[in-house]
Amino acid sequence: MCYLGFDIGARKGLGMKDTRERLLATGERLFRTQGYSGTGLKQLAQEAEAPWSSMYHFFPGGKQQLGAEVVRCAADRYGALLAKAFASCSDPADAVAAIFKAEARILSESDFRNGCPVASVTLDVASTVEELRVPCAKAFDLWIGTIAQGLGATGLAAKEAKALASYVLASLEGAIVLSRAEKRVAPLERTGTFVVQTVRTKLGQR
Amino acid sequence: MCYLGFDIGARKGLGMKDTRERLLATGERLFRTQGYSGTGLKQLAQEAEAPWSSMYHFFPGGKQQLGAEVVRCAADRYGALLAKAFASCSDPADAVAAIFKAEARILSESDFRNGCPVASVTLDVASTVEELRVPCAKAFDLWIGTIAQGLGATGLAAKEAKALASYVLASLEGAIVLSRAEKRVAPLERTGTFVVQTVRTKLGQR
DNA sequence: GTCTATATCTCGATAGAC
DNA sequence: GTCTATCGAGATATAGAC
Repeated sequence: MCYLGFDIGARKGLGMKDTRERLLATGERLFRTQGYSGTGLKQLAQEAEAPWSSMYHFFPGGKQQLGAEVVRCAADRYGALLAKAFASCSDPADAVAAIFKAEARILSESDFRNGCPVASVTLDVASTVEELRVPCAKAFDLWIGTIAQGLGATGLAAKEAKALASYVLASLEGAIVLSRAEKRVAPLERTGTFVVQTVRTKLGQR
Repeated sequence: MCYLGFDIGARKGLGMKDTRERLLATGERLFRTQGYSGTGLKQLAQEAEAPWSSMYHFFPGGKQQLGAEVVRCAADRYGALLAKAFASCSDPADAVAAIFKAEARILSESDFRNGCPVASVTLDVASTVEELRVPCAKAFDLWIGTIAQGLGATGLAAKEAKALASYVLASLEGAIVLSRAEKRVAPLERTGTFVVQTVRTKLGQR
C-alpha cells in the first residue's frame, strides 16, 4: 500500500517565499474550510501575513482573479499528487485505494476542515461567474485526465479510461462532502471500497 | 424506466401558501444556485416577494435558523422523492438509474444552476457553524436511509444496504459538482452507469 | 404581522503619499 | 511595493410605529 502526501501547502504558511504565494496558499486553505463566498479578502490578507495593499497589487482583477489563480494552482498541485499515487503503485486499483485513504487522513487530521477548494468554488459561483467556472472545469478535467492515464497504463482504452476516471473523481468528491457533513470518514471509506472494486473489475476485464 | 419528478418547489414561487414557505423555497433555490454564504437575506426576501420584516419575524435566529430550516425542508422533500423512485420501480437498480437520470434533467433544464442545497451549505459552513452542520449530516443520513431501504427491499442485509446507499449518494453528489463545473451532464451519466452496474452486481450476489 | 427606518459591520475595491 | 485612509454598497440585525 502506498502512502500519498496529499496535504502539501495546505497548512498554515511558514517560510513561504513571496507574498503572492502566501496569498494563494492562504486563499486555498480558506476556500477549503469556509468556501469562496464565505472568505473575505481582508481576512485572507491578514492570515497570509500580507499587507492589505499587496492584495490588489498582485491581483488587480480582485477576488475573482485571485480565486481563479487559487483554483489553477490547486489543480496543478493535486494533479501532481494524483500522478504520484499512480506512479508509486504497480496496480492502478491500489493507487485509487491510496487516494481515498489519503483523503480520509487529510479530513480527519484537519478536523474535517480541508475539503476540496475547487468543489467549494464550483458550488458558490460556477453558475454566476464564468471566469471562475472555467478554471474549475479545467481543474476537474486535468484530474480526470491524470487518473485516466494512471488507469489506462495497463491497457484500458483511452475513452473507457476517461469515463472510469470521471466516475472515480466524482465519487471521491461526493464522499468528501458527506464525510465533512458527518465529521466521520465512514462515507469516504465505504465509497472507496466500492469504487476500488469497480476499478478492479474493469481492469480485470481488459 | 420510471420518471422522477425531482424539482418540485425549486422553481420560482407561484401561488405558494404563506410568507414563511416562500422564504424557505426561495432560500433553497438561492442556496442551490449561489451557495449559502453567497446569498444575502435582502435578496432572498425580495425574490420571495416577502416583506423584509417577515425575515426576522419567522426566523428570529437569523440567517442560521433560516438555513437550518431550508436544509431540513430539502431533506424531507428529496427524501420523499427518493422513496417514490424506489416505490415506482420493481428493480432497485432501475430506481438508481432513474435518480441519476432525473438529476441530469434537473441540471440541464436549469442551465446547471440547481445543485444540491445541502452540499452547498456543507461546503460553506459545516466547518464553522455546528448549528448548520448537524442538519446537513441528518439530511444526508435520511437520504442514505431511504436509499438503503429501497435497496434492501430485495433482501440485502441492512448494514450492507446502508454502505451501498452511502456510496450511491456520495457518487451522485460528486457527479453533480463535476457536471455543474463542466456545464455538461456527461459526468453524471458516466458516474450513473458505473454506480448502477455496482448496484446490479451487489443485488445479484444476494 | 407588516411597515419604515436605521444601526453597525464588513464586503470588495480605490486613492494618493511615500 | 507598501502604507493609511476611505469609498460606496451590501451584509446581518434591530427599533418602534401601526
